[in-house]
Amino acid sequence: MGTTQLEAVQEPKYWHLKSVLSDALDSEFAVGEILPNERDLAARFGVARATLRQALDQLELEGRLQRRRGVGTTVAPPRIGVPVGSGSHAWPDEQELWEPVGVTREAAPASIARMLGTDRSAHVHTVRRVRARHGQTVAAQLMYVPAASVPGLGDAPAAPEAVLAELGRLDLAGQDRTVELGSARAEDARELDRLPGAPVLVVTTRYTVEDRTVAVSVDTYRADTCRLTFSDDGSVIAS
Amino acid sequence: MGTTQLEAVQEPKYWHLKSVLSDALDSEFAVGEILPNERDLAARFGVARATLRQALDQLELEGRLQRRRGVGTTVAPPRIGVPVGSGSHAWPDEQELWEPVGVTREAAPASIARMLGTDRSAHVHTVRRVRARHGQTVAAQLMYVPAASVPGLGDAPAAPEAVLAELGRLDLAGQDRTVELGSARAEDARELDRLPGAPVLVVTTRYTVEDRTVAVSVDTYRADTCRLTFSDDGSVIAS
DNA sequence: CAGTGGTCTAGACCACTGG
DNA sequence: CAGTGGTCTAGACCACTGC
Repeated sequence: MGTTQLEAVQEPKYWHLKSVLSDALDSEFAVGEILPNERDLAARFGVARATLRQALDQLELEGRLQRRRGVGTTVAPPRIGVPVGSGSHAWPDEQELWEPVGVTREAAPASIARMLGTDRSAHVHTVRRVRARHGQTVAAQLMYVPAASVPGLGDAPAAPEAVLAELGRLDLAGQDRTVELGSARAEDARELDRLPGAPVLVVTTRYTVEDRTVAVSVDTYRADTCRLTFSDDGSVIAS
Repeated sequence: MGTTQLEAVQEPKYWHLKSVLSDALDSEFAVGEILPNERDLAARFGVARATLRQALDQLELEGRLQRRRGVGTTVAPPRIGVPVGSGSHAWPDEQELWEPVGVTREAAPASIARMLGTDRSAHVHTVRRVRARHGQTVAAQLMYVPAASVPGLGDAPAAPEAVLAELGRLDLAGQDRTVELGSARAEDARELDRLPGAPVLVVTTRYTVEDRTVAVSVDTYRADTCRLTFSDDGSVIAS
C-alpha cells in the first residue's frame, strides 16, 4: 500500500519512451540536429537497445526522425507536401514532374495485367521514372503501357520519351487512383535512398479512354518524408 | 574452397525469409487459414524468433497477414477498397458513412488550430465518428468545427448530430486533402481494434467556404486492411 | 489453463560512413 | 579506423484468447 503509485501502467516501455522522446524533440532539438547514438540513449533511459530502437522506429515511421547508417539519427524536417492527382483529366507529365530513368518491354506482373485487361504474356512497355522535390528523390514510378495502347510504336523497344509522347496523343477520359501502404521493393529502395522494406505510400493510377484501361502507373512515395496532397481545384498546396 | 557457394548474398535473413513466406502464402495457403505459431516457424527456418517476427511484421504491413494475440496468425483477405474524396464539393456525411460516437468541446491541438486559423484557445466542437465497412471498423475520425462556423448552436455543448446538421447548412466551396502515414494513437487504436502504434493512413481534410476554413477532419484508416480509392467522377470502385 | 502473439533483455557481429 | 545504425541470437516474462 505504501508503493508510490509507480504508474499503474500497462503501457509498454517503448510506447512511453516514444512520448518522452517526442516531447524532447519538440522542445529541446532543432530540425537537422543529431541525437545521441542509440547505445547512449538506451543507457540513459535504462532500457535495452532493442527497446529504444522500437521507440525510434515509431518516430521514424511518423516522419519525426531520420536515421542513416554510419552517420546517426537526426531530427527530420516536416514532411514535404507532394501534389498528387490534380483532379483534371490530363496526363501528369505535362509539367516536368517525372524524369525517365529507363524502359523495358516485358510481360507485366499478374496484378497489373489484370488491371490492363491484357493477356498475361502481352507486351507491355514499362517506363521507369523518378520524381524529385526540393532536391530529393521522393518517388519512383513504373508506368505500364500495353503495346496495344500505342500502336504508332510498333512492337519494338522504344525510348521512354517516345512511349510517353505517343501516350500523350490519347484523349484521356478519366483516371482512378488508389493509395495504400507498402514496403519498398529492393529496386525502388535504391532509387529512393532507403533500405529495402522501408514504408512507402503506393499510388496506383488507372488511365482510361472510353472505359478501356490504356495505362497503369504504380508510384512509390517515401512514406517518411512525404505527405500526399489532393486538391479538388487546380490550386497546389505548397510544402 | 569446397563451400557450396552458399548464397553470396548480403541480403538480410528476414528479407529472404519474407520472400519465402510470401511465396508460400500465394501457393499453399487460403485466405483466413491459420499459420503455424511463431516459435514453430522460427524453428522450421532455423532462425531466432525475433528474426522470424521481422519478416512477419513486413508481411503484416503489406496487408498479407493478420495477427491476433492469444489466437494466432492468419492469412489476410485482400485489402478493402474504401472510397475517399468523391471529388464533388459536398459534405461527406450525406450517405451514412460515418457513425457518431461522441463529441467534446475543447481547445483544438495546436496543429489543428493553425489550420483553422483560430486562436489556440478558441472553442472547437470535436465530433468523434467511426466508419465501418463489411462489418469492420476501418476508420476513426475527429471532425473539428470551430464554434464560429456554426453560430446557430451558441457556445454550449451540442449533440454530434446537431453540429453536423448545422455544418451541413454551409455552402461548401472546396476541400483540400492530404494523406500521410502515421501510427495509431491509443484512442484510435482502441476504436480500430488494433494495438497502439499500429500503422495508419491519416487523411486530413480542410473544408473551405469562401477561402475560410470552416472545419477540419482527421480520418485515421487502418493501413493493414484498407486501400483508399479516389475516383475523379462519381463512380465508386467497390472492393 | 494451455497456447498464442507482444514485450524486453544483454549481448554479438556486420555494413556503412566519415575523417 | 573509430563510430554509427542494421541484423541476429537465445533466452525470459507478460497479456490475451479460447477451451
